[in-house]
Amino acid sequence: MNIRQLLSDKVQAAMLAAGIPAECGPVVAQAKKAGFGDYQANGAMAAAKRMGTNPRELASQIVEQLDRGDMIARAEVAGPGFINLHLSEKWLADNLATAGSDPRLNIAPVEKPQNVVIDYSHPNLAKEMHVGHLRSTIIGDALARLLEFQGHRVIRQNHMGDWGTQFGMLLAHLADKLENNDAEVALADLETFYREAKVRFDEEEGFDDRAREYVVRLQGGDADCLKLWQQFIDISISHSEEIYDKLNVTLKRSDVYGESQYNEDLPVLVQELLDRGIAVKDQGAVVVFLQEMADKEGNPSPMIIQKKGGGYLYSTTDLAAIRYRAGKLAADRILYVVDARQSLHLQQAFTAARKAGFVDDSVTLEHCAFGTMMGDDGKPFKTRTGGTVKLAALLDEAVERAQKLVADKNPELAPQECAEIGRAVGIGAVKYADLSKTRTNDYVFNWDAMLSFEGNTAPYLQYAYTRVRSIFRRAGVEPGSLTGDILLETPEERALAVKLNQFGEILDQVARDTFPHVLCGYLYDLASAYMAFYEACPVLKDGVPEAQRNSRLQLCHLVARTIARGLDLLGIEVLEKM
RNA sequence: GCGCCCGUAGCUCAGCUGGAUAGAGCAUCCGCCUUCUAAGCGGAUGGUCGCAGGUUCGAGUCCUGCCGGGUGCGCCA
Repeated sequence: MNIRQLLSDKVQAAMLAAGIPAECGPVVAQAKKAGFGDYQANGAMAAAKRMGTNPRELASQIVEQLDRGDMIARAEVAGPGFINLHLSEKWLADNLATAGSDPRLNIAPVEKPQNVVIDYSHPNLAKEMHVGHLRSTIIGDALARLLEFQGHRVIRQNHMGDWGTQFGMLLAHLADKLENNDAEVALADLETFYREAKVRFDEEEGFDDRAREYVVRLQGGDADCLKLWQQFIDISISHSEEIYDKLNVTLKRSDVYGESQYNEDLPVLVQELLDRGIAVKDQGAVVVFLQEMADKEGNPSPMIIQKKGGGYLYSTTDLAAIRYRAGKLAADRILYVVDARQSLHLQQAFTAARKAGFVDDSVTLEHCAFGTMMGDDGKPFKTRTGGTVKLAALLDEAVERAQKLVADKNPELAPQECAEIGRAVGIGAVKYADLSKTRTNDYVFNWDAMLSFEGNTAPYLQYAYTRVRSIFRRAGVEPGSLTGDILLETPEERALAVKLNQFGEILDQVARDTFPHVLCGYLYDLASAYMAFYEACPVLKDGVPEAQRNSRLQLCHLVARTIARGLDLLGIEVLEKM
């Protein structure tokens, strides 16, 4: 259910009935302030301006024409021409009852499911996953979960960096290790393996030639060489999978479709673009000149798709990938969860792909850009010694810190419980800290803030959930067995009911705009509304009438389910106890 | 030089298609636990929304110019 959409439709209809042109939108939004109702329609003022009439009078006419149904209890004109809309308590309660008996919480799957390709995570298999892969991985995964829940056919594409010249030195090094039978051991630490290979490449006599030889053999399709490469890739993917498991990320081996998958298509693609005159030879290289992205002087934006030596670039691979996704995968929508710094490259790839006719106009290409993770000093997040922070180490530290906090706060917990809670809280904190910030901005990584258990954090939401669960444990009531009317008598109950009913419109908004922080903000508001309710509305205490107790238990259960669902869509776990 | 992003409370951040008195959290101060987990709740303090113009009934939001920070720009990915 999408309240804002329902109200927009109603107000729009009323505006038409009042003789207002269809181009004038209803401009319905959640009310900015308590006392202005639940929602407000601001469209009357712009419409009056356009029609040259009095905005307050026009607003009154809209209100007169408004079909309130059983949804809107009151609609009143305020200020210069605002229409404040108050939802009916009966309607709110009825919808909560529906949500209560619906596994999907009264959120219907979309009517027209799309094929949505999401390109995210894409680590480089030559190296271990580091913090630079974190944002893409968890933002992309949240979007994948959400769109899937909405009923879209989500196709995850892990565009791993599994190709390129650096694999020459890695394979040469690996071949030597295999000879000594210690390949497994060496590959256990990819970072060290890479460093060793690099050192040999830079310093060891003749090694660089062997590395180059391996590149040629690899690209030439030499069977032995490919076998070696495959072995390296397999182990490397396994390392990534370990991280995905720790992170509670849904990416699987079957989602891996790395750069190497496009190898055979690259010469074909370049030749085709040359034949069609979309690409031209320039200074020995093959270039697509994009007049569509020309600068002020009219100079087209150049995109090199083949080096003068004949080698291909990531721009070539990206074009091949777009064609594959729009064509073979039949995508309606393609999301690229990629660092904001690659904005220009992606715009070029998108523009060139459209120019080449690789994607139909009906297909959207969206760069879900994200900023850089910063340290407390405001500079890119690094280790104390200035090195790259490995993801595995970062996650271990998160769990360690969380476990310590959990043990301090709740000493009665058994060590095993404490460990499990710490794991879920630590990982959740890291993910939520990232997801709750506007993804296009840089954000400051701060252990204390994300683990502080106060404010808009994962632990706060997880705690709200455990508070609900605790009530049910204490009551000894099976949540599914609850019956009876939902009563919205106090301001806290009513506010909570409105929030609960807004889950659907938030999901629609996030699915459309691909900004997960909006969902985080909603969950925080919901949890806050629950905390206020919890303080003001006793559930199990003496003197609470049976009907009220039943009603409140149902509200509690809906809160728990909504928080759990919301956090699940973000890839964050909930706990029975904290 | 050109392009893109950012600049909101001491700090970290919200502010959706322009709308009513710009909101949270942290920090600081004041209250609330023999009663459902106080990892909580209520309240107070704190802002010329980088600066200057413009558009209009109305601008944190749109336009122009500046200042400050980040990032990118033909053969790395």
